Amino acid sequence: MRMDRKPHLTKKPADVKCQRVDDSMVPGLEDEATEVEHLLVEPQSEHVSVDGVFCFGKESIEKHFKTEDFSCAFDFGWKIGCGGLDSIHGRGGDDLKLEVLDGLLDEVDEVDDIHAAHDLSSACDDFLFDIKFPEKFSELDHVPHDISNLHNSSSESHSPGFSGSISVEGISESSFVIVQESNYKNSVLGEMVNYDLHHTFGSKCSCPDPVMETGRHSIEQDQGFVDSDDEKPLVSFILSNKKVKSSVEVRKGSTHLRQKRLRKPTRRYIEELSRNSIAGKKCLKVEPQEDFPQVPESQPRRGRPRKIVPKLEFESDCELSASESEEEERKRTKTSRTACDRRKHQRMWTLAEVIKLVEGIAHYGVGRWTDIKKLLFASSSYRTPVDLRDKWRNLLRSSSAHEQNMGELQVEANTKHNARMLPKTVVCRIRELATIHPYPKVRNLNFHLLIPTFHPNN
DNA sequence: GTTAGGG
DNA sequence: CCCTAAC
Repeated sequence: MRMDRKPHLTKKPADVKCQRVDDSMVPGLEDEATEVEHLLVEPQSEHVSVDGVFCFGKESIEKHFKTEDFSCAFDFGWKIGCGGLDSIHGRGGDDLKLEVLDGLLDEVDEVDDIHAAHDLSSACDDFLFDIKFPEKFSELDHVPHDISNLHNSSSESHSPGFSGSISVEGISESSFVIVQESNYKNSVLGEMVNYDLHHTFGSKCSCPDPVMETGRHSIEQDQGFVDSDDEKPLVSFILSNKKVKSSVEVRKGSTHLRQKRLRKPTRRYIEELSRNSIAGKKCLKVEPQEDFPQVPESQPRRGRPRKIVPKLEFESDCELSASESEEEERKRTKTSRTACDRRKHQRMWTLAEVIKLVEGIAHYGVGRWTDIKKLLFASSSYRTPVDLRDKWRNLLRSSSAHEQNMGELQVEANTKHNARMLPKTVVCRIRELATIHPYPKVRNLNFHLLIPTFHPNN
């Protein structure tokens, strides 16, 4: 394998970029993978070309680090380097390789489109931007807690060194092999890099998350969350980018969770939608990025009721355009959201995001949401610290439910309640972190502290 | 400005 | 996801 690929290496690294665009995608990918493999095999001689290919600036101090990070990225992203390494060490990587290549060929079409559609330089920039936080991550990378709960389905088949990056953090439910801490960290880094590669390349590589890929036999088929986790966010991403009005239709069918918010596109909604399509051009300033702005405001909210709801006159006032009326209502309710409405549309949490969140909590503990956001979710502007906290809250809830249900052997009911299951390992880690960093209940404590002041003795 | 808690 | 109160 290695020798076969050697001749390809004569191609200059600087050509890789061009090949990705000019050539058909399959050879381009092969060459790319070859480069990666080469990097893996002879890292000391390839540092320069890594920088050249990916436009890394000279400001990088730890090139060695970068090379490793890249190996992570490519191992996860395209997996071919993985096969190469495995074959080098002569330990059953062939099966994996074949699977990977099959998957790769399946992905070629989509990847090709993406590459063609993207300006490569900008993609590079994005890549650079995204690649930074894993470095930072590794700088403060001491994971204070026991991470040995993470299991590796195939750790024995990998060599040390790069193997950490290759051995995707285990999802296998069958074999529980303890992963060394360093390996795990590498895997997380690589995974995050890969996650951002998804973003950089349009998040449509259709290559599933690395975790899922390794655990494909166990997770994808058994629990079937891949579709709901990875595809739906993509759909919403694409739709929101295109500002397709009809996104409602797509979103409606996406998950059960969303149905709560999006159900009942009532007649009034349809009316307002049509009105908005006319008036929206006048009032572009208001909510330029709203896909379907009217629903949440004009319909009874799911959450806490607004303080003032004088809706009758509003409803009868058909002269107002939708956006105008919305603004009117805002004035009335005096909630006065900022000019650019902060309300976002739901964006499904991908498994990679969840893992990033979990890792962030492992580093910072619970409560430092802004730190976690700045460090790990810097590139995803749609995740606010509050979102992270909410997600963690939900994760705690679902993981505890998972625990209980497992005790009662009610897996079926479990999947029913938690429509979007998490891999067992992630759930384990969440529970582990939950014990280490208990979710704060400060106010209750204060409340209890206040009670004793009411001593009957005094 | 950030976080906790409730919806 | 959104809102509000508390810090």
